Amino acid sequence: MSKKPKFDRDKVVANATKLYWEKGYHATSMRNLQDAIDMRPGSIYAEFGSKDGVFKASLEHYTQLSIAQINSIREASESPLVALKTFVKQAVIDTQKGTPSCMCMLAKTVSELTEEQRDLLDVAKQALKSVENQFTGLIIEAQGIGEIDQEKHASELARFLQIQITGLRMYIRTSDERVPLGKMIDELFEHYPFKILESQLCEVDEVRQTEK
Amino acid sequence: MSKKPKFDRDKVVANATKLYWEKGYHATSMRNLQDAIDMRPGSIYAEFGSKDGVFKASLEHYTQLSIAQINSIREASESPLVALKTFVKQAVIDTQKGTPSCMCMLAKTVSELTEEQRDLLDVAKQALKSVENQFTGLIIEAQGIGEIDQEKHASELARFLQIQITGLRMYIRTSDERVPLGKMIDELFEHYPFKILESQLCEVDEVRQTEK
DNA sequence: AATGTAACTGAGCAATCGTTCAAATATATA
DNA sequence: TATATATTTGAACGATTGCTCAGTTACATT
Repeated sequence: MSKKPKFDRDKVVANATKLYWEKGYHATSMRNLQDAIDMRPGSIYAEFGSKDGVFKASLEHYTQLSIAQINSIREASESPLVALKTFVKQAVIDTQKGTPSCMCMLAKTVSELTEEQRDLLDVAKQALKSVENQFTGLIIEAQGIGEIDQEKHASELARFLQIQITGLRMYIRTSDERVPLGKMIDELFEHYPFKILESQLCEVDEVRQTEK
Repeated sequence: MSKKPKFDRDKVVANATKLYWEKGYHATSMRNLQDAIDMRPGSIYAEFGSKDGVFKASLEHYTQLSIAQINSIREASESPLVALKTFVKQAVIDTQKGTPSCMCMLAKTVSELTEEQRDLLDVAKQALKSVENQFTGLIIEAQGIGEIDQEKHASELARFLQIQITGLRMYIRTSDERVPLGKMIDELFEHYPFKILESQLCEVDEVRQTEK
């Protein structure tokens, strides 16, 4: 039943995401979008319905990419805690080269939009919560193998991470000077609240041994 | 030489700030602005020159207000460290009721604008740096009276504070649940990097005594 | 009261906004 | 090759954008 070669939807959404990520929702016009994704208005509206529709598709694309990245890093890492740290470093440091904005697109969107765009705002909020839940998963996994103190609440640690990542990325954007990001992230994981005291480490090891 | 009653510039800029703070730069139209500040286009352009001019005046107004607030809190506080903590709590917790956006207007601006608005972007960046320098001043003062470890770099602690405030305010905006902000801010100041070990506290006291 | 001028007004400009849709095009099927 | 239909095109719509400026108003000075 398919009749035409059609456009490559993935590539189109990727390009739209790039533009929206860089310029934000309001500063991106449909004309900008037409150029960026090489489609004419009629085709865009047939596929996405509206400017908001394209933006929503971009938010979903970005979210899917982020979660896939976390999973990919987890698989390539020796442990869940190492994976977390790798992801943070990637999100904060590597993102400065090659990405349209050093901000997280979801955070940038939540910062920009108001109640006038309730739907899009909720999509972005929910997406950030999904990413946070991925963190929680990794933290629980880390607690399971004694890499993180069992006493701490995994969801609180995940929230802590979100706050640190967002704060750092925003700070980078405000600052022209060079900031010792690697060191700061190392300290995040070496000190409160991820730090495990030596005594606690022993207890955890004992527990793991008795469990087996 | 003055001929007309003229408008109350302070009140006008305050109202403009309120609107820009809520909706952001791009989503605020000159028509919105005209209504908010009760001025007609001709008068606005005579006074501010352009939409950017009004926005710049708003950024400067907001900055001046922020720094005045820090100084005011310092004068009302028993110590510089208490002042810092009070300001953080005010910026993070109290701002949720009564302000146009729970984001910092300067951070929100830096997040939204791109190179296309270089001038405004630089104004916002510089303003954030000014606030950070106020933090640094308070921290140095706190170090002078032994409230904060002298070994730590004041500018690094100030940067740390900026990152925490920004991260927290952004997180609040993304989250619909209630977050234990008071507890989290308390922990900020009780643990790394503001914590002073008991032993260090004694040393500092000794130094202060020998200095006198 | 008459005059000069600083301050304000708002209709309206060109440009751009998000969006529509009749016409053109390209492919699958007959 | 002819027909049917899925897909794309881009001119153009009404609304809105940032902004201008000739005309009006309100006050200080004479």
